[in-house]
Amino acid sequence: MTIGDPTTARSARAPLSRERVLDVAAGLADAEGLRAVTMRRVAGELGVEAMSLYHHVPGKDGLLGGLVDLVVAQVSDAVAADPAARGDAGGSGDWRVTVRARCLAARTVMLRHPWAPELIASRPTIPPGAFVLFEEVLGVMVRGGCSYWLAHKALHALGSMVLGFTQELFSPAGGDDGGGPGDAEEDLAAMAEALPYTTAMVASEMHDADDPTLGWCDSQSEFEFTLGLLLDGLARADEPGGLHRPGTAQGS
Amino acid sequence: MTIGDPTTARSARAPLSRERVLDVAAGLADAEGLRAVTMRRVAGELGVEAMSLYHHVPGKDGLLGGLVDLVVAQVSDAVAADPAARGDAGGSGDWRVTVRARCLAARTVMLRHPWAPELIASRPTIPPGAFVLFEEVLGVMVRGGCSYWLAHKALHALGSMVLGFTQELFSPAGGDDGGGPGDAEEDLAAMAEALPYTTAMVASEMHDADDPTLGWCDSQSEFEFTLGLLLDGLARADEPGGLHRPGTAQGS
DNA sequence: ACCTGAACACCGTTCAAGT
DNA sequence: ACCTGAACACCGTTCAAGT
Repeated sequence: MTIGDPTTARSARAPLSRERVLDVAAGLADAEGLRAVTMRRVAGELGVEAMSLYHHVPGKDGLLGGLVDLVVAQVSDAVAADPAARGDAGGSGDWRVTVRARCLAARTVMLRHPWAPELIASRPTIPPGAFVLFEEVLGVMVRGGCSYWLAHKALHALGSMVLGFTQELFSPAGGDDGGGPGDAEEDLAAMAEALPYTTAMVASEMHDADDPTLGWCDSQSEFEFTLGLLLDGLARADEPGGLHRPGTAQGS
Repeated sequence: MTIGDPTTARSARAPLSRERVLDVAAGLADAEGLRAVTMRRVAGELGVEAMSLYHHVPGKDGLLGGLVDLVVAQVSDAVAADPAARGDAGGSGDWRVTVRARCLAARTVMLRHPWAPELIASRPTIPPGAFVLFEEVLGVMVRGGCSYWLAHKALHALGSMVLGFTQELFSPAGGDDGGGPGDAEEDLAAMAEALPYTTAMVASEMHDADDPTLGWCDSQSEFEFTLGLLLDGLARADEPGGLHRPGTAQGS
């Protein structure tokens, strides 16, 4: 109970504002997951009654919307803080290095707030701030020589990657140690029989782990690999020989 | 209130089972979204009291887990019903056509249940049935000549695509007709100024819509395009000249 | 065995009331 | 203006009780 004790709540005595409400809500989600973000709980963290929140946030749904805006703003900040993502690393640069840096910046924010993709998926509309990010990517690509046709495709593909790549496929065990149905060795043998290819793959990947690429790094290298694959594929698709769209050259 | 009236509920008089509970819950989610899936609400649809559900499902969390299993099972069914996805379209086939068919099959299920990606993202663990699907993809790829290294990458990339591609980026308006702040033409002008590239892209894409590719089809063509990009990129990465992994050839 | 009613602890939200 | 207490309608879940 490191976050909910009265001392912490009392130390957070300040004028109370929309920003403070959202910050506390985000911290709560970071620490205990989205389900812990409750009007009464957030208020408790602020040393205040639940109904006080309604003066700074338009209800629970508005609070969740504010959390999404906060995440989008953090992506904007991360992009602004990275020269490569801003695109001023050199005038003659490939659009791919800029877009790549932007995707990596967005991903760091998603890793900081693992609840963000789930929350964004649960919302009915795309947050306004996201359109600004899309606009910037479009600008980088079009000025870099891409067609609108390709840039549109890129937004879909990259957006789905940034939002979908948080989940770990094969996390080490399922927290099943201690209460399992018996021998771990036995379970492994059963899995080897039921899922032979999966077992072989896990063994193969573990064997190759000479350098210390654990947890975050593993998923990170998958992400960067796929990102590179997509960017190169996109660049190739927009070339004369590529699978260009049926229409004319540029747009409008 | 087409789904909740007593007649419908009464017509659903049958022995009540785990399967019936999950089917009704899925139908409720299809019709009114995940938030409508409530123990009391599901019970009401079945013409029964909320507490009766506990005899067939281990609580709300178990019900949600059952919904995930149901979606996974539907993907398995869709795969089994498609000869191309089963891989028996011909012995000499490219692994890409099989994997592609499997991804398309999975996507049709996601389109049928738009709440599925959000639900899956909200769960702490990967459903057991999903590992069987992964295993099958692994088998197709490895028998097709891919390394485990590449197949692992493919699972990440394709999984994130299937789960992340449901959201529409630029849905026609935001349901803002009628109560907006004024002229639609004025709004468009404001957007053209704030988001020039986005405006140009939308105009360009609308201009090219000669053939009747609306709604579902648009998003579908983006999905298929990205899918093709990924599959071709993956195939290229595993070739001798590609960006192969640092280790040795195969695995283990 | 399967289903139920009452009850408990929680949730978002309204509203009249305080300061 | 900002915050509060009581209240309302909902939620998941427990438990003793019905059949």
